[in-house]
Amino acid sequence: MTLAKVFGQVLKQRREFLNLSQEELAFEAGLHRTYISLLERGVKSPTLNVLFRLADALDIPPSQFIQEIEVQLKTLEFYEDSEH
Amino acid sequence: MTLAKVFGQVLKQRREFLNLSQEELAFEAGLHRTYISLLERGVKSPTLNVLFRLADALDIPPSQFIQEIEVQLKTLEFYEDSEH
DNA sequence: TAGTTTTGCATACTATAGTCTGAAGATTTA
DNA sequence: TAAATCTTCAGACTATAGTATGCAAAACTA
Repeated sequence: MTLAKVFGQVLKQRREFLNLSQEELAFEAGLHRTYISLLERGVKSPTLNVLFRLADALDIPPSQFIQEIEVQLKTLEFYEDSEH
Repeated sequence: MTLAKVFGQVLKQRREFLNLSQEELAFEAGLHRTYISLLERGVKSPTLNVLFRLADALDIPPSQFIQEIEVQLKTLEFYEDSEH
């Protein structure tokens, strides 16, 4: 599991929680529709600027966004190389 | 003051606190010497991957790194468009 | 103040982030 | 089940992240 994929999961989860479409989020953050899709699937990885713009659009502090990624990475770390 | 510049300030401050040269930090993070210089001067902006690698090399959680940037941005926001 | 280490900077280059269009697939809702 | 909305995907493109080399300037140190 790559960092980009974990980022994508957290992004998608937060977007859906707010009932936003990828296009609406893209508009709010000043990004392109298809790029949100690429991010959520972990195909591409964001820059610092994009991180801050997305966090702003998702109404969450960038640091909290990152922290959720850390938590997710830690739990994955715990299970990696195991059967579960 | 751009986001990249604030990032650069926080990066440099933390690096100097640990008494690391740019070259030593670059080695630890698996990045190039001159790129650290570019980051610290705010010429370039890091990706998510680089943020995590730098935070790891600087022995600080990525989320805390980001939080310091937020704090710095908030204080700048307070003084922006004023004389001080 | 000479020597050593560190940083800034110019230039050229490679890799990847981010845009844009359009169309096909999938999901929701009427 | 038809239509409307949403997402995926492909391909071509532009912008910028990140590497690499070398040298000059600046900052430490003896």
